[in-house]
Amino acid sequence: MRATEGVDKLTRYSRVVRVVSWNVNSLNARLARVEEWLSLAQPDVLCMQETKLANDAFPALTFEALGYETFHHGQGQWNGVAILSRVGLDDPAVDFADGGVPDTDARLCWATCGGVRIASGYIPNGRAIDDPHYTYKLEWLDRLRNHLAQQHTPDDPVLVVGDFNIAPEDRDVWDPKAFEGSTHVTEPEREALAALYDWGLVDLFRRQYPEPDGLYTYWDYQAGRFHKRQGMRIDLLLGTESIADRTEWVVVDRNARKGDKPSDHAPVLVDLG
DNA sequence: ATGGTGGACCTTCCA
Repeated sequence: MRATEGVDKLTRYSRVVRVVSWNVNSLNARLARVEEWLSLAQPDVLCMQETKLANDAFPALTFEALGYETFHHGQGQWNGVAILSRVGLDDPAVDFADGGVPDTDARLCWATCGGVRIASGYIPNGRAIDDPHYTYKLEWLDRLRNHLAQQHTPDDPVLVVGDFNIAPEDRDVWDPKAFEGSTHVTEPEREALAALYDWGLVDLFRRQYPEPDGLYTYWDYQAGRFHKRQGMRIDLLLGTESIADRTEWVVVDRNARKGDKPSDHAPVLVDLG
C-alpha cells in the first residue's frame, strides 16, 4: 500500500464523521438555506428527505462544488430522498432489498459513506388511522425491518436516519392529549419502531439524552407552534450498537427552524468518533 | 368551532 493510501484511510475512517438528517420540505424552496447551513455545520454526510424533485432536477453540481458526492432518489412533486457525502459514497441503492416489489414512492435510499451503511428515509405519514396510507406506513416499516434482517447483521455499522413520522414516546410530543386518535403516536407505529430496536438499532438521541423531554425536531407551520415550543421528535438517528458506541455528540439545530422560509423540520446531527 | 401556514401545482393534495 502506498503511504498516501494510508493517509486517505485515516482521513476517511478515523476522524470524527458528522452525519445529519434533515427533512427540507422541498429542496427547490430550501436550496439557499441548505447551502448556508452546510457551510455553517460542515457535515460529512447530509441525508435529506422531502426534496420534492425529479432526479434530473436535483442540483448535484451545486453540492459537488461544495465538495459533496450526491445520490438522489426522487419522483418529482412528492417525497424524494438524498444522501450527500464528502467521505465517500459507495454502493448506492434505493428502496428495499427484501425480495418484494419496488416502493410506489421515492422514500428510501442507501449508500456507504466513511465505512458506514447509511439510509435516508422518509417514512410514510399515515394521514389517519382509518386511511389506507396508515396501513402502507406499517407495511413500509415492516419492510425496512426485513431489509435490515436480510442484508445486515446487528454487528454491522448501520445508520438509518430520516423523518420517521413517529414520536417514540408520549414525552416526544408537546401535548399527548392533542394527538389522541391521530397517527404518529399509536401503539402499532411504536411497535414497528420497537421491532427495529429489537433487531439492533438504537435511538442515538435518546441514548445521549435519557432524561430530557420537550426536545423536538418538527414544528407545524400552523398556529405558531415553533414559537410556542409545541413540536414533536419524529426525525430519528437509529444506529447499530457499534455506531452508538462511537457517538460523541447528538444535537438538534433549532436555529435552522428560525428566520426566513425555514423548513418545518430542524436538522438532527450526530458526531461519530 | 376547525382555523391557522407552507409547498406543490392549477384547484386540490399533502403535511
